[in-house]
Amino acid sequence: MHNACIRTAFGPHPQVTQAFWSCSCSGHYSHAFFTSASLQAFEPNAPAFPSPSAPRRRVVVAMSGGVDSSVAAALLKQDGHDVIGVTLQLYDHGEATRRKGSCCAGQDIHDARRVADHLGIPHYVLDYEQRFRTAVMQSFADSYLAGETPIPCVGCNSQIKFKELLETALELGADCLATGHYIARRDLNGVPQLCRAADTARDQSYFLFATTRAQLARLCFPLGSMHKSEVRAFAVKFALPVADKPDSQDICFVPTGRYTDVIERLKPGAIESGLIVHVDGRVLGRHEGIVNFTVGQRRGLKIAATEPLFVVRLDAADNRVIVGPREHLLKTELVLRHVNWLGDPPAPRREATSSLEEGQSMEIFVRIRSSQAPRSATLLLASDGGALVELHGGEYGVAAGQACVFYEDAADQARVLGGGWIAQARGTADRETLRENRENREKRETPCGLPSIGIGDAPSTLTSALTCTETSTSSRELISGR
RNA sequence: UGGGGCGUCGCCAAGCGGUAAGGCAACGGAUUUUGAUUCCGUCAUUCGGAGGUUCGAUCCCUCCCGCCCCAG
Repeated sequence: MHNACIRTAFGPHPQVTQAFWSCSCSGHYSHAFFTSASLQAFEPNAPAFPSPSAPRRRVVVAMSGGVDSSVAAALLKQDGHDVIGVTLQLYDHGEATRRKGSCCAGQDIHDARRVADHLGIPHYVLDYEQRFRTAVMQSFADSYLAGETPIPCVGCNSQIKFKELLETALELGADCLATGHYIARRDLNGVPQLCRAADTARDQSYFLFATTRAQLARLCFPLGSMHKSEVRAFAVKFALPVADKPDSQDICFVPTGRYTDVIERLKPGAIESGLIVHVDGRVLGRHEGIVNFTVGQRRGLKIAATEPLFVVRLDAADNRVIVGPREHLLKTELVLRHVNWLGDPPAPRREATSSLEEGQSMEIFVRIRSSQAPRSATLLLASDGGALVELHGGEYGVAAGQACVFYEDAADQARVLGGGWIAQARGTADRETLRENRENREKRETPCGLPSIGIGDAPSTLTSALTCTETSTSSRELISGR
């Protein structure tokens, strides 16, 4: 019976026994299945485990039903580890599309089970729908309604896979959790480091910046040193049932391709039409909800002008989409919140610091979107966990809610230092607007300075960025993510 | 009602006698394990309508329709 299987794998545990699960222990694994060639090919890329001295480990593999995690499981099994496949049921597409029997999640779970069967490893399905809905989908909808542009994959990794699933795996006796992410873990002097994947085109470090050091210590990424073509080749060599399965793309919980459908379902009636306003003040048209837009977006505005217009800002308070020419998208300064550090952060600014001391700023490399090479920047860390990033040369189309990920250098396999969520992006055009606004009301209001985060005699560009904000929200609040 | 001007793709707009540029928008595709951007492709057998001149008219002429400005 299945309960016996679960006890064999994990021992009794309330989280598992209460979860919806299935098991596929019937398959028989044959060591002859793996050739010596594949073994040799894998060994140089062997993942770093929490304790390399103990070669055989119990590893839970998060199996999505796709090629990558399937190959990860196969490689670990080949390496002689005690591999347990786990697939998370995160959403129900049947419910989402209101059609019975059309459940892509179900198909993926089925695929994962077939792979586990093929490999002869136990496989369990855990029902994480409720926590996924709360931790990922709800905040996804909230973020869009607040005029931001969320990255649900980051929260799914840090809050679901590397938190809930990892905790469950550890409690159940596993030594570590493995995934099919294209990300490398390298241990330096016994300290695990997160590094960009060897396949820079597939590198997923952008989506993993929120991983904590404690999580990383228990994570394993078998694909970090491989290229996608190698992974596909292994899938064929292992004769995995998913060897020819297309790569997944887009947001996993958006079955229709329109993410606004999900928002409408989670927050009925929250999407409202409003005005499209040019940065010069002209009302140019109407929109069917700010959730349909993101900063930097050009298509879909349905406004014929003499030049291309881009979404410059989303005003959630007034339900307005602010549009303008491309130059208004150039941003040079990012205010970050909830910064996570995997490397060593610079010394934070202390309050009442009278001058900028050496070491308080840090020259780093950052990415503000997943498909981009790291570019140079200067980082200032606030004492309250926020940070300010000065982008050398600026960047177009930076949206609040996106991530800014820190790298040690621009090398292909650079170390990931950490990252934060973009709370606000500012550029030259914003500073001009700020100055005009300030001049218009200087007789009525006093400037909102920021002595509390110890700016002191910071470089002028950074000082000006933190001197005043366009809205009533102070920079201190923004920098701390309030 | 007189006088003047203008009507070219959904919007803007070039062409002013030789067989319809371009921009914007839209649509399709490529790219992409977030949203975008970007790139590629498609998009007026026809120039407000009807006649006329001409080998040939969006371009010249006549009338009609519509809009704008000025004057009553």
